[in-house]
Amino acid sequence: MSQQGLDLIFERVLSGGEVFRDRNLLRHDYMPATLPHRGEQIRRLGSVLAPALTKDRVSNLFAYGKTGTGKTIVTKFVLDRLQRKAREHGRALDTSYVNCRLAGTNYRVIADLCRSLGREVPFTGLAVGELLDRFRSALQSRGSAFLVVLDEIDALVKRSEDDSLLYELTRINEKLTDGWIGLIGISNDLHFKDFLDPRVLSSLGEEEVVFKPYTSDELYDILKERAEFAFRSGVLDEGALRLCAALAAGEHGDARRALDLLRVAAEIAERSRELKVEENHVREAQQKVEHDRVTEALSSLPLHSRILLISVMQLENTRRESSVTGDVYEVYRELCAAGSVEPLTQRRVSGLLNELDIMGVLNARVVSFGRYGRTKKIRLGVEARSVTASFSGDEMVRGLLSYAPRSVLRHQTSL
DNA sequence: AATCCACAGGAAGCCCGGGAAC
DNA sequence: GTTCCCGGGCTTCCTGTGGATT
Repeated sequence: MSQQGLDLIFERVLSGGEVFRDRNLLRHDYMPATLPHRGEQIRRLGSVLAPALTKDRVSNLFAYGKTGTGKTIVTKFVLDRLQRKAREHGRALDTSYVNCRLAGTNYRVIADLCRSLGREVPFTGLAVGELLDRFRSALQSRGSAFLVVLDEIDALVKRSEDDSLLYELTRINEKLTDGWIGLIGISNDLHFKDFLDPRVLSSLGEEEVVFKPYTSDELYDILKERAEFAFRSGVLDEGALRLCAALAAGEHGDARRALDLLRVAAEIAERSRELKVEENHVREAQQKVEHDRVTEALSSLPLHSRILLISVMQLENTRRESSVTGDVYEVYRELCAAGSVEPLTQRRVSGLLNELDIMGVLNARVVSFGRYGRTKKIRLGVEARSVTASFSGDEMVRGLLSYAPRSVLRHQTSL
């Protein structure tokens, strides 16, 4: 590309481009002034949390619904308004938002909470109990209302099976003479409640708010509202908008997905210098979004998962059927030997296969062959060439991509 | 009805690297 | 320094199981 060409691109962006007026409006963490089709949830949350304004303790609250149904944004929205109101009237009200999955562990969640109360704590090294004590004393000395949002709270429970942190948090008010905390748990796993300690559940679930998936029409409204200010007028084709809504509704009524589609479609149109965003751009965007997801997933895989994935791919190459755990493990060992890597145990490999399944890189499902045992049938969940493309830059496994496994294959199966 | 395969997947515990407290 | 704790990745050992075969 010529230097003038590059300059032109920069200029174009500086002038706002011909498509976007403000692309930030299409980011899913953008907080719009209104949230269409979520009035009911907003009112529910608002009425449950309102007592916090008068320093009265509020009921704990549990919000659930699938990804992209607005749980997080509605909660943030309500808390934001609540806090504004509190400030207006000079009331003390603290809030904190923690994403449990991103935080990852009990320790880091509680450490985050301490910090948001202005209590600095080391990011590791202390006993969790010690942290809880510090948290408690911070609350006590502050003596105010403290609303805590625990987003993706299911990650906290499933991982360790140890819900003692949640238990402690729900009990914490009992030991406070001054100040209290209110918990707002958010989960996109509907039956995560089943794993919960009943004592925790009864406390956390004092109130429940359900977020249903958006319908295609509702998604349309959401997109429409944002698009109005995100795009220059006349740029966005009505059909393209409808298609974004319909595609996302087909997923899980996922607003996040809808916004991504629209943004990417517009970027594609912009890059190809077209002045209108149309349906073909949306379709292209859908492929790109999917492709990006896969590339992203593949590029972050650790060594043994990569070898496993290659094993599955090799098996699929040498015969057309899906493979079972034993076969995959055999090929895996062979590849490890070829690459001078110490192989993991089958137990561990089984776990890794499950992880890859959850990521969508593999499809694994448990089947029984009666007399011939119970196992998992495993297929590649992405295209083989994506794997090849993604791993060919990896020194460690590049050689294995063309390695032909000689392992024996067992019973012929079909899925 | 009993057997038995080829694993699934739970439980416990090891080891390591991180760090705090004393 | 020593001693403590935490979490992640792993192994070892184990019990459980759907359904074809006996």
